[in-house]
Amino acid sequence: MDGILDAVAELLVERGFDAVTTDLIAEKAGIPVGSIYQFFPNKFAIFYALAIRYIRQINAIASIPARRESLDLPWEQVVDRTVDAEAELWSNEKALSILWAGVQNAPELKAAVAESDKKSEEYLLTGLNRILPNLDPARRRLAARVIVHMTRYLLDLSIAEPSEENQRVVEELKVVVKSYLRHLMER
Amino acid sequence: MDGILDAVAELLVERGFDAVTTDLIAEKAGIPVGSIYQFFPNKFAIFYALAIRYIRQINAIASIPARRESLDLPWEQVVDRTVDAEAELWSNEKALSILWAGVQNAPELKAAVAESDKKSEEYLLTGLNRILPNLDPARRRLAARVIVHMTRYLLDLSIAEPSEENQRVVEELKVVVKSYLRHLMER
Amino acid sequence: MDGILDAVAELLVERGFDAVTTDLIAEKAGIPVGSIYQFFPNKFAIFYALAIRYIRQINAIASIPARRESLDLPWEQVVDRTVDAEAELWSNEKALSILWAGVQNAPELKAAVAESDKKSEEYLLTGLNRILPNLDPARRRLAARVIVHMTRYLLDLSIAEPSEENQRVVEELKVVVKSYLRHLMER
Amino acid sequence: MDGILDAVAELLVERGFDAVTTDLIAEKAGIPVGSIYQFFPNKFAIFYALAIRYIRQINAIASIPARRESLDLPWEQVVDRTVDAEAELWSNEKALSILWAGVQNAPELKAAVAESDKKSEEYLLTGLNRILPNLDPARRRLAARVIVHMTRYLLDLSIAEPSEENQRVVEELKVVVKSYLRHLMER
DNA sequence: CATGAATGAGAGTTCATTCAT
DNA sequence: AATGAATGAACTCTCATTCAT
Repeated sequence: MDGILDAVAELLVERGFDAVTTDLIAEKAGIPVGSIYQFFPNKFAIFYALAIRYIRQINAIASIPARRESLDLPWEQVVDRTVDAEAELWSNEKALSILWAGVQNAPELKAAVAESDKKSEEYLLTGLNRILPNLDPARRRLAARVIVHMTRYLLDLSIAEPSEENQRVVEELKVVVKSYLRHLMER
Repeated sequence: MDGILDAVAELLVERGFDAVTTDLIAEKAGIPVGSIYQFFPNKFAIFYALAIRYIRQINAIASIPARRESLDLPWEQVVDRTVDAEAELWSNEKALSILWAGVQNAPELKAAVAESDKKSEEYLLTGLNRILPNLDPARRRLAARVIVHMTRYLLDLSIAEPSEENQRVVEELKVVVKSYLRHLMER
Repeated sequence: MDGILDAVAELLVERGFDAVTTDLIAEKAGIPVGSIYQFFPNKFAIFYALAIRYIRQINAIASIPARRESLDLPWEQVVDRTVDAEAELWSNEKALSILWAGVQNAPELKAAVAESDKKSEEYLLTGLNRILPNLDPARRRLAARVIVHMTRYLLDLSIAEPSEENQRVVEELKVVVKSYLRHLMER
Repeated sequence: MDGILDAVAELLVERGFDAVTTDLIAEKAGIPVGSIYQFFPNKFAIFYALAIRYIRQINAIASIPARRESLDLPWEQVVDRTVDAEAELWSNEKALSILWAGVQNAPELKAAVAESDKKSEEYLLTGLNRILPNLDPARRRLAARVIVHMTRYLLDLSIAEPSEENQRVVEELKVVVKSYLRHLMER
């Protein structure tokens, strides 16, 4: 079952979203087509499962600001770690951006992504509560939302090869986030 | 010809990328299928033409910071106007984000979008030259790149209904951009 | 009208039978598509008219053995002249073999070709009457038929470039015809 | 797979080359359209495979003059047997001439037919070596070529019903070939 | 359970012919 | 009479899903 998801991820990168047929998946996974339907009710369910697998990884990264171990670190370092981790994920998993774009019009998956975003926001909020205790709670929530979405724009860049140029963009993103948070602290 | 593009834009929103068939386009546009091929060599060319139409609108917005009339305005106001204009476009044109995602695997279109991004960066750079004259040119270029991409993440939000909540996100984005620019000025 | 037929003949050679569309014919002939239908009721009629034009040329060649002027020549020379003339036609008019093959399944044209063949046989028979006066009339008719069909096999060869090799085949064909006729004389 | 070829051969005769659609093939063969593509990559490949099947039969007939058993027979009888066998093939397989004409514009198939012709010439040459040992080798090769092509003109006749008249033409063809060979022997 | 050949609806595209201008 | 955009039936080919083995 995980072999099927691996096969799909590889095919996504090698051939593109539309070229991923069930026959190709079966061949890459080394199983007969029929067997796919033992694990998944239909083709979309495979993409969905792969998306969920990625969402789990994203959630793990998003949880960094909320972890106990982050309490001992200066907040700037927490920002760096989180952004670096997410940047690494998107640039390692090229299938991620292809999948995200390809299933654009799947309401079921949209909901799952939205839910994951919410969770990421919650995690970040936990961190913000600590460094922005005096900010209006609604504003704090908004800040979390904006930072989470902003960070995710890395998606577009990760499609390109992980170049020195892109690394510099990641560094600059950290500057953006930190200058924004400092701005909020000063109020 | 423009009627065909309008039909595609509507279908994209109503039915999603994969459901846009040539028969459906023809029906929506009120013409026979064959007539589509008088204007476009194949189905992809229609999506491409629609993308170019959107790119033209994006370029028009991106040019705001480089316009002569912006010289007389405080830079904060230029940021506001540019972000507001782009936010309006993405939230009015729901087809835009669906199209952008749907043609992910089309190298030809990828190139067109990348070129448009470059142009947006150039426009913004013209504005940055004025307010960040002492910054290292390479860093200035990087800042332009990051701001352009960051702003474009509005794409994701625009899919959702244009709600009060989303409007608040747009306002906060302006804050992010401005605090980032102020940070660069202080160096 | 003749311009249309010329256009078709050229297209046949340049692009092949299936690629000859009415739009292409119009373009090559320098007239609007609609005008084609002033001269011809449908596309097939164009091919038919071109075929008739070729048939006329074939008939002219086939008439050589029946012409008054051939009476003064030794029969061997008449054979040479006739075969040479037909060989020249097929090798100059490449469209001929393509057209002949392409309209294979058109009963109307089949009949026209069969009628032309009959005429060619009649012409040849006139010549044979002179040199084979003692042969059974039915056999004479058969000989005419075989020689006419045999000569037409040059069609296949003429598709190839008019090479030295092909010229040698033409020469040998004359030998075949003459040795056959001599055989009939000896009986 | 052979059922598909049989279906095509029947359709070729019943409806003509252009009317052979994939839907019709499937219906005649009693299988769904999709199944055709399990055996053949595209429609042309079906025609090609059928052509190859016929070419094999032609090659088998063409090999007669080169077979060991033909050594014991008077050469006239070898001519008779070969011509009769090929005449039988063309008159039994009406699809053959339609196919040969219909794929005129397919270079791949042209090459296959040309190769088969070459092979036929080689076989015949083996026989000619025996009965025309003193003839210039180049001339012998030319004779083989002419006889092979000449015999193939039976194609035209096979389209017509196998009548008594056509049988008489076949008999006369043998006379032509034999008188030509005798002529070459006498030199 | 495991297999992979079978299925056929539906996709994109073409083009001879028409007819309003 | 001249034009060429409009028409839509018909073509080839694909592929998610099923089910007899």
